[in-house]
Amino acid sequence: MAGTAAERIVEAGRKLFAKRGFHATGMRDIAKLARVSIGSLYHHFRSKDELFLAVVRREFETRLVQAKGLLAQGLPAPEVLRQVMEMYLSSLGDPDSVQLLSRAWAPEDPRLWKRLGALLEEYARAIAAILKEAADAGKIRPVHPLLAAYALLGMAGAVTVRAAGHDELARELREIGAKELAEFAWRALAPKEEG
Amino acid sequence: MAGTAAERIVEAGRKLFAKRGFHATGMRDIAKLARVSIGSLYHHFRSKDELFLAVVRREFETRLVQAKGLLAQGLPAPEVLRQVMEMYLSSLGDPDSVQLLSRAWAPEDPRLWKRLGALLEEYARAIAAILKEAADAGKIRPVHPLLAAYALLGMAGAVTVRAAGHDELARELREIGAKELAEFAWRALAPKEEG
Amino acid sequence: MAGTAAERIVEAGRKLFAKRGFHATGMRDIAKLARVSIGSLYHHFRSKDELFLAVVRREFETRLVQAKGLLAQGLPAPEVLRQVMEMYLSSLGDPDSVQLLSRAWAPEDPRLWKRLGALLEEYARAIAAILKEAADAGKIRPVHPLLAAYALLGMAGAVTVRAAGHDELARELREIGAKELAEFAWRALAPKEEG
Amino acid sequence: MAGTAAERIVEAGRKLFAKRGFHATGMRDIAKLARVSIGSLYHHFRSKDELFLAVVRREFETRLVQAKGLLAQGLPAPEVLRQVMEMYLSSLGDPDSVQLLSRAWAPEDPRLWKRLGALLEEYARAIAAILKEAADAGKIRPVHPLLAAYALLGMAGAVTVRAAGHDELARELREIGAKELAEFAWRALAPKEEG
DNA sequence: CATGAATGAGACTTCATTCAT
DNA sequence: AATGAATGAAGTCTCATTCAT
Repeated sequence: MAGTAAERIVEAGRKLFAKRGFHATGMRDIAKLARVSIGSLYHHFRSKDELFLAVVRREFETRLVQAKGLLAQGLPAPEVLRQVMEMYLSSLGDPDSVQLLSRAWAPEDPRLWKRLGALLEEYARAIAAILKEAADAGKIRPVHPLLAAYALLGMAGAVTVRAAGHDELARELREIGAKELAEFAWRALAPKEEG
Repeated sequence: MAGTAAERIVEAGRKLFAKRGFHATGMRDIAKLARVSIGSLYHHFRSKDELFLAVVRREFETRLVQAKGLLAQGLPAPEVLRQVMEMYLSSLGDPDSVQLLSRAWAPEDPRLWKRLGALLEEYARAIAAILKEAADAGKIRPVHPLLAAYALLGMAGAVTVRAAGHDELARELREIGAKELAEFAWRALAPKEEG
Repeated sequence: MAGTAAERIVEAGRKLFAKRGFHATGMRDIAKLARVSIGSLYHHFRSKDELFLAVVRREFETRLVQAKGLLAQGLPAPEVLRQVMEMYLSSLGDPDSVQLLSRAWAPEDPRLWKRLGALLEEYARAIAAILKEAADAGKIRPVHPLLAAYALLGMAGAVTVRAAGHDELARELREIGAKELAEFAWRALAPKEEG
Repeated sequence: MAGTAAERIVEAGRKLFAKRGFHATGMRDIAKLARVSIGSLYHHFRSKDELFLAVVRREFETRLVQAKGLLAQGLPAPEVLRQVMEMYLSSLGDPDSVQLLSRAWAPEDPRLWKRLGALLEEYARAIAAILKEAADAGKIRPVHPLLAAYALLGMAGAVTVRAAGHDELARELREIGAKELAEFAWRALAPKEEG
């Protein structure tokens, strides 16, 4: 809860944007939760859009660091996929994170579409790079890397959002989701078996 | 553009919600496009939320009819999957449709979360029913039907949204997306080959 | 609940105007409670103002009949006063009545001021006539009849409105209010005692 | 007309609410008269209800100060009553005040009933305290203090509202009302004469 | 006499943002 | 750096009333 004013603001924005959405969250709410005056909030972030982007950007960067880390570890192909899948599902430990990322797919405000799309693409390209390298090494079958990246993110995202609910199915998905998705992805990407 | 007032309103809502999003679309805009007074608009739909839900519901129902139609046709398994995939991508012919469906995944307003989630789930269950029947008949491998349904919808949705853009990658995805996704899905779901 | 459409409308208006006030009661609400269409409602009453006045007028007329009845009975002076007082307090058996009459004192809508004032004045003049006759007969002291009438109505009204509440004081006022007010009024109006 | 923004707002609200009533007065009108922006108005008062209550509360507080001042002066009993009566009638010098207070008896909006009733009760209790002290000292006859307070306020209010009109009777009441009401009240409350 | 879809001005309120202190 | 009063456009929604059927 402590930290510099800017840090507290981003954290407060993350919480509220995730819980209530972009429009239902007011700058006043953020300022209050961050224990900062409205004036101070605007001193640190030029506008609400800018703050929202900063929040989402930080969220993506956390994932990018994880994703890029996988490149450097030289794990076996199915394992890499499994971890890519887990990345999303593990975020269930922090429900804010799930909501926040899901908002990047279909941002409410037209002004944010392009900029959020760019953040998402940057993330997808990092996944695509992993896939391309794996394909070149023959560890997975040749695929269109970006298309596959979007497909993987989409499938993981959809299941993860559903798993964030509070009913029986959600509980079940949280339990078996990671394993099933990894199987799903591995079968989709496994190199063609030679006869 | 003709039709009853209620029809014109839903159609106008569909266009504007898809193009601008929920909050950026005003009731006045919808009324004007539908050539209806504000009063008439509220005579037919109790609130903006209700109108939005009616719009999305109609969108989902169109898909549900298609999806249920597939059950009755007795097509071969890979073909069924291909068509499930195509359903999403074909909607690129009507860009409004894509945006609208993508909004159902992460609705902006918290009040809409539960109700849109229910619509989405109904759709997913219809897909799941198809998958379960196929699995029982040995045409695809045994999977958790709903999880697989969400995964398929998520993967198709992610690629489709990206394909709705205006850059080179979008053009490429529109060209090869359907085929690649069908391949992707079929490999993920194909029955285990026997020795 | 039965009766002609017009009767059902006035009765519904009485209930709703009393419970919710003039502005918080919509013509739709009245139509629904009276089981009449909006169109029919406007067939019977030209406007909301007109309906409200009809409702209040009927309420006052009930009282006027009672008040005029007293004139014809030749009761002793203190008894007449007592009954004038009781008239108000007895209306507690029908809480709608209390609220409705109290609204006549300070009508919300400026358009209604003059017309409601006239209804109230008509009622006050009936009371004043009783007082004048009693004064002429030496049964009460000489007073300005209309002023005294307003004073009596005001005092009875204030206590009655307060007695319509749901707390301990209200219960107490309902119990002793009539007797105390009668005593109050009688002392204020009793003829001067001679030496 | 000068003063802080909040003061100008309350004063403008007082004028308009008194002249036009609660619903016929728009927030825009108040803002304009107070030479304040709508935003500023809402910066100082959370809602129209809140502003109205603030206006009425200030009105009552003015009277409370006067009423409590009487307690400390040790005037003779009939004089105290006379002044209690005059308090209301003197407000005719400021017609806004009359209308405003009369609105407290039967507020238009149900949401305001409880809160305005509480303000009125507070005022009545101050009057009741005066009466009780007088009764204990044998200066007036023993009465139920709150009942008597409501009765006095009701009688004074009714006459005062009528006296605020523009016809002949109103002129007459303004002339003789104070004296007659004082007489009325004194007779009602005078201690029982001993034989 | 009855119906209810249609009207549209106007109500209250929100909220990102600015700027003098 | 910080503050918070002030701004005003724009939002959703209500409601008495009309009129073609």
